Order: sequence, then structure tokens, then C-alpha cells
Amino acid sequence: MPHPSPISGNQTVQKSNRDLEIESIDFFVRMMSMLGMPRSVGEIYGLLYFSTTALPMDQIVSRLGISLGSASQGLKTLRSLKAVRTSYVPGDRRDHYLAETEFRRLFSNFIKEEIMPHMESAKERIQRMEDSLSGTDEPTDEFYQIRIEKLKKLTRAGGRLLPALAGLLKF
Amino acid sequence: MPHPSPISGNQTVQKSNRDLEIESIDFFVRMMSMLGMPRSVGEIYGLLYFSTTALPMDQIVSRLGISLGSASQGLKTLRSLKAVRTSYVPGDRRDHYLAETEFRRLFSNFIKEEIMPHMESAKERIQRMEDSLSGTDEPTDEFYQIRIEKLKKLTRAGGRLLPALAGLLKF
DNA sequence: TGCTAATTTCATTTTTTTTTGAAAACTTTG
DNA sequence: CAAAGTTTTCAAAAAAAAATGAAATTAGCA
Repeated sequence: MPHPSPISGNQTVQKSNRDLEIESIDFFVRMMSMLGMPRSVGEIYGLLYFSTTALPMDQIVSRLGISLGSASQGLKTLRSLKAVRTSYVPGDRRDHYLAETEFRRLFSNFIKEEIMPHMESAKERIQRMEDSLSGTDEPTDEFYQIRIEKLKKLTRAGGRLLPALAGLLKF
Repeated sequence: MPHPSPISGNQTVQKSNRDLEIESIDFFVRMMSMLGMPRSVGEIYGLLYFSTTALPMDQIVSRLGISLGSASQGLKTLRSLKAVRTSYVPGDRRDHYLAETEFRRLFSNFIKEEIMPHMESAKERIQRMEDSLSGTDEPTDEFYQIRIEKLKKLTRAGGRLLPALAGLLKF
């Protein structure tokens, strides 16, 4: 059956908007890569960010020229960050994706999901440092203790500040 | 502690402190890798962080079992972030390195050096988006304009918040 | 239920990043 | 200023990360 293909077929979108799209992809590829995300994730989000309609995966694939696997993987990542959501399109069994554009929420999710788990294991590691210290009581112990204390303060500060960060974003 | 030390040279540091060192290296390797720094950079900083004495490069090399090239590169990176400094040791012509442990300053340097430059180019990219928009005046233009505005707010917020971040770290 | 489109998974390939190591370039000092 | 010690540089190798594509799985629909 015929795809209700809003983009590739009936071309209502012309050059200047394609330029916009390219700038957008470029923008988000760099942004995401700063956050340690692969190129494909940035590309997909960048494409969706300036799309006026929800796009099915195969459109994403053909427009970006990436593989199905990449698109599927990338969308999975974006879904888990709640950076995209699917919208139902009647008469089409494909999932259609839209960019979630509330950056405050996106950011908050990113911190919760990608950063905070590391903070937890950091705390455990610091605990192990203290354990390896207790027992011996050399003069240098104080030096080590001070260094450990600094790490504790760092993780404590991080653990408080990072989740609060999104709230500070005033936009 | 009669443990056959894999460490060369004048060894006054024994097992429990070696454990500490290993935990430290582990800690900073992960920390740095979150910030997109290569393993070797984390290793070097982790080693220096719990060293009571300044270490010359060849000690860093032999203790970590990394190459001279890595050590040189890694120290260069750490120097540029002001995460290490050299200390003069009389009668020794090698540079001796110490970890800089004021995380607030380190963090501030990191943002200034690694993040802010990207914010600048992001702003230029947004400007180009606006340029590509002006001229056409379709109904969809408003949609694009709103999206662009969001990006502006994002970069504006980022540009303000990130440099202020270090100041928020209360430790 | 069976058929087919859509999506996910994952072993393999490709690309990118990091490390290595040896040569070049400095630097001190005898 | 030459010789030895130290550090940097950079082409090549190794390792790590990401993308591919085809097989497997899942889900929609008649």
C-alpha cells in the first residue's frame, strides 16, 4: 500500500529548509558528541528537531543515509533519554518519531541516566580507599586521609549539584 | 608487607598504599573518561593524586606501564588543564609532577578550555540557521523560528551557567 | 492463524581514537 | 661544544567505538 510519504515524494520543503536541516544535524551531532553520544544519535535528533512531521524509521534511514541498524540503535538511545517520542499515525503501522524539545527535561534525564550511576560506583570506590587505609597508621596516613576527604566532597557536591542543574536552566 | 613489588626504583610505598593507588587510578580513569579524556590521562592523574612526592615522567611510565609517548601526551593535556604542575627538585634535571587537587579550579579550567569553545561555534551555527530562514516566508516559518529560538535560549543558558558552575561547587 | 511489514539484534566490517616506540629536538652540564 | 639525559613528536600499530546488513524476532492485520 502507498506510503503517505510527506517528504520524499511531494516536495513542499525546498532548499532553504534543507539548509536548516543540515545546520541542525551539524549542531546536534556536535552537541551530542560533547555528551559522549555517537554521531548517528546526533544526526537523528538533528533531523527530527526541525521536522514538522513525525518521521518513520525508514525515512530517517533514507534521509540521513545511515543503516537500519544505526537508526534502530540510535532511536533506542534517544527513546531511553526521552529525547524522542513516537506518535501514532492512522493507517500506517510504522512508528513515527518526533523530537522532544524541552531541553530542561532532556538534560535532567541525561544526568539521571548517564551520570548518576557513575557517581554511585565512585562512592563505593572511595569507600574501598578508606578500607585499604585503615589498619596501617603511618605518618603519611593523614595525607591520604585528606586526599580521600577531598574526593568525598567532590562526589557529594556532584551528587547534589548535578541533579539540581536542570532546575537552574532558565529557559 | 613483603609483597614482590612490580614497581621499580626506591620503594618506600608498600602494599596498602599501592592498593590506594590502584583505587585512585581506577577512580580517575573513569572520571576522566566521563569527561572524554583518554585512559592514560586518568591513569597519570590518579597516580599523582595519591603520591606524596612529585614524580618524574620516567617514574610515571614505569609505574603505570605506559609508553613515554603516552606519558608525554597525557602530561601535556593535564598541564593544559592545570591539573598538574611541575616542581623543582634540586640536583635532578627531570621535571617532577604534582597533582593539582583544587577540583573547583580544575573544573573551571575544563569548562573554559574544553566546553566554551564549542558554545561559540554553536552560536555561529544558529546564526546560519536564521540566515537560511530569512527570505522565505512560508507558514511553517514560525515553527522553525520557534525551534531556533529554543536553541538560542539553550546556548545562552549554557553560556551563562557553565562558567558559573565551578562557583556553585561548595567544597 | 498465517502472512508480511517493521523493527531489533548482533557478528562482522569500518572508522576513529589511543597508544606505542623510535627518531628528532631540546637542555643541561662536564 | 659535545655528550648524555630528557622530552616531544609523529608515523605506524593496536585498541576501542560505531556502523553495517542480514538473520531473527516481533507485531499488525486479514
